[in-house]
Amino acid sequence: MLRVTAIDPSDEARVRRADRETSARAGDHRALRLWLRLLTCTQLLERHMRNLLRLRFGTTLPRFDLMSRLERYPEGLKMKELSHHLMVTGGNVTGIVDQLVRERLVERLPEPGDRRALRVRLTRAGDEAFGKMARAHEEWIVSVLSGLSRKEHAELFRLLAKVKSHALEITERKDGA
Amino acid sequence: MLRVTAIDPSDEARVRRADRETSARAGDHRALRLWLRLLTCTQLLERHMRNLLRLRFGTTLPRFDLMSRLERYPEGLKMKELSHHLMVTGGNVTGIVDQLVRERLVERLPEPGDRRALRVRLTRAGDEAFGKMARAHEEWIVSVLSGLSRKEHAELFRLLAKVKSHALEITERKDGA
DNA sequence: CTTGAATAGATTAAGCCTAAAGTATTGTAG
DNA sequence: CTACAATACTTTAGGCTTAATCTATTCAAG
Repeated sequence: MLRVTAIDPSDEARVRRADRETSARAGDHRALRLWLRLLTCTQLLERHMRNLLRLRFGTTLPRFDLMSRLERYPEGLKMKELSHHLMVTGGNVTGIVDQLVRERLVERLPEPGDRRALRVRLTRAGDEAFGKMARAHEEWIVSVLSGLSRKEHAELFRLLAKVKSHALEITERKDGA
Repeated sequence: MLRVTAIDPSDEARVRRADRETSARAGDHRALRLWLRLLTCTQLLERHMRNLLRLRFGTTLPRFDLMSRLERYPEGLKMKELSHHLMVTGGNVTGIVDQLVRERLVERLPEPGDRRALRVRLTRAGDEAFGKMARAHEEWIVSVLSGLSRKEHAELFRLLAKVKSHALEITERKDGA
């Protein structure tokens, strides 16, 4: 494990369980500590998923997310819709779709009636590949969240919904101004 | 296996408030929905912080995080310790420190007794700049999380602690294997 | 002391992501 | 019809992040 050549004795304990939030000082505001814990949790889980997707399927989380979204729309989605769903910029979607097209997992189709737009959808190969990944992915998620009881799951879900809706209000307010 | 129910009328509403999780199908496992909500919340808050840091201070979240960590250690931290604290790779820390050094906000000092190591710490200018940003940052966080009561804050904090510790167990188990 | 493993950092290649600017198309107002 | 704004997408430049690889130094065993 980690060795610290101990400059200051308290460093040893701090570093042992090192992440962004454990060592927040007592004086820090509780909202700040909550935010740091939220960030740490998400990063931990996200990294776990990224590693598993890379090791087991040789893919990445963004590609998986994009395919996951397309899987729900057999008729495909326009680039614009995709970027909205995934909450990323259009340029980003362009790049990821480019790769998936190269790998023959998705295809770009012309949008009838609007020559500006393109419709993206899974190919048959893409759909099959995604099916395998999705089953494994769900198992991983269930496993990594299995430390909570069903009741705690529900409570956490509820609280995050509140965080989300309040955050949406605030960010939209500022964006609009 | 295209098991997606064809376009149903609720699709329209789904797209209107688009993000990764709102439109999760009823059949999806609750763990999956919880994970997607967690991800959405964090992304929402993180994006908000990134935007504010960029607009108000012309800086980025990673730079802020790094300075935030250094601010707690006036004697500085070794690169290795920094990367552990921030939960990122060493190469990443190298790059961010390079920039902050160029901007005269942090400095690299030789580590007495180990010529491999470097100690990084805030310059006086860095410390002052960070102080201004930190005060604003805390206000933003308090504001964006103000939708929850104090009791809900505590409960969310507790639940996330459980998620975190369970995730640490699992990821460390797999990493060690 | 010498050798070889381990450690601290830096570098590289590749992917993700954004904001801003560019291209082509559509819609609309006169 | 023309001009202009809006829309859909792509491109570009730059920053973040990783895994893998490299260099220099330290440590540990003989």
